[in-house]
Amino acid sequence: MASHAAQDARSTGGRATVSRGAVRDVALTLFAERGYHGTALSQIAAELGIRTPSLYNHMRAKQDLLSEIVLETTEQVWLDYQAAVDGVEDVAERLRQAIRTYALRHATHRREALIVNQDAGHVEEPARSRVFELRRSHERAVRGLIEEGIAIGRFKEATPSLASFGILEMCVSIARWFSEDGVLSAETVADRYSEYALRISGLVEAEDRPGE
Amino acid sequence: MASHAAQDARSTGGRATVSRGAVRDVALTLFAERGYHGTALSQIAAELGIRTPSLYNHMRAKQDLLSEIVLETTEQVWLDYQAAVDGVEDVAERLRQAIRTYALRHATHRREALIVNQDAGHVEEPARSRVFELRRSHERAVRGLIEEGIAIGRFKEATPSLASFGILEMCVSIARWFSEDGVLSAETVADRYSEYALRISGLVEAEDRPGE
DNA sequence: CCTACCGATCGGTAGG
DNA sequence: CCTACCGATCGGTAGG
Repeated sequence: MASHAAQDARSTGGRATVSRGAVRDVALTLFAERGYHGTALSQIAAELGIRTPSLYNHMRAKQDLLSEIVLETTEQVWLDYQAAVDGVEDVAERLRQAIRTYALRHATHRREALIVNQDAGHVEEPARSRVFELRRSHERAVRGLIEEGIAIGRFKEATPSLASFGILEMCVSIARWFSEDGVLSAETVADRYSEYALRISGLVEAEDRPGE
Repeated sequence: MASHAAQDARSTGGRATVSRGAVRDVALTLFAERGYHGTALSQIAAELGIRTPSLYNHMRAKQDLLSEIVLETTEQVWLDYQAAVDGVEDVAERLRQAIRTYALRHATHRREALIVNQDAGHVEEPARSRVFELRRSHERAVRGLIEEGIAIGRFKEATPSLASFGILEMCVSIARWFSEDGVLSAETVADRYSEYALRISGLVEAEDRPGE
């Protein structure tokens, strides 16, 4: 199996020219498919049409490739969350927007999501602590929305921590099967999954709420 | 960090004696923690207090350790499903029992579940095909329950395939955080998650159903 | 159960 | 970007 880059180099008879971004892109694909420890740098190099030592012109170490991917993705999840809930008053709508954004990211950044999910535990310090701190913040924030909704009678749910874990992990699953060529768009999937989040949280329909 | 087995061998001054089951148990723990490719046979041996070549008295190859764990677990999931729904008439109750069993397994067999989730893709043929065939059967069966419930007006859900994927993956998440020492028992967690499955599927409450 | 040892492959460096 | 090469470690075998 030859990559485009490797074919390009052969067909032009010239040496392949590779960028930092190209290395990262191939690493994203292979880490997502085979896992960090299941991917050899020689495979990344082959896909780019170069020899393994040449990779070191574009990176410092294999571990840096992983930790940058995982850290940047996790940071973006947290920023996405904050942007999604910013200025939204109704707590149910805040939860919907938070999960819609999270689900959408898992459809549009599948490889990143799979790597975070499979290999976050293989990230070394100091990135590792930062990654887990960010994930905890995100989970706590989502749980906080559910607890807030319960407190004001908007949601009805006995175990908010179970609900928040379940909701978030449900979204992660999107990265496993979503395809851009499928019948459902990323937006549609994100809409459905954010609806599931409200159902799991026991959203009390307007007509059932007292005083409204 | 020394294992119990390694400590036993040293404290008795004798050679460690290891069984096939002990090898499997350590493999379960380490594969679950570090992944298949992230675990070296030397680490398994060290945990047992023996040298790497001695492992081969209890196994044929590292890959067999993985494929047996993954295949047996996946087969058990399918058997569990069939036992759970057997003889249950109401489709909502069938879904509840199916998901209760699946969730319960993820709380009581955490290591197996994590390995299937992380490393099923690293299982080699012919076990690999069998594993994926079994997983597809299970997913199709759960989706079938949801579709059946929709057809008779018991559930209200626009995208049953999204619902079934989400429900199953939500259960997998249990293996990531469940602890026997936590405040919630495995049974309680399984009850809550099977309730979420019904909510995701849009269970129509009895009082809202026409003709009842 | 062990020691001794195998070829293969790993991530990474030297030097151009 | 390359060739040449490093020490370490991998899964696994031979032979006792």
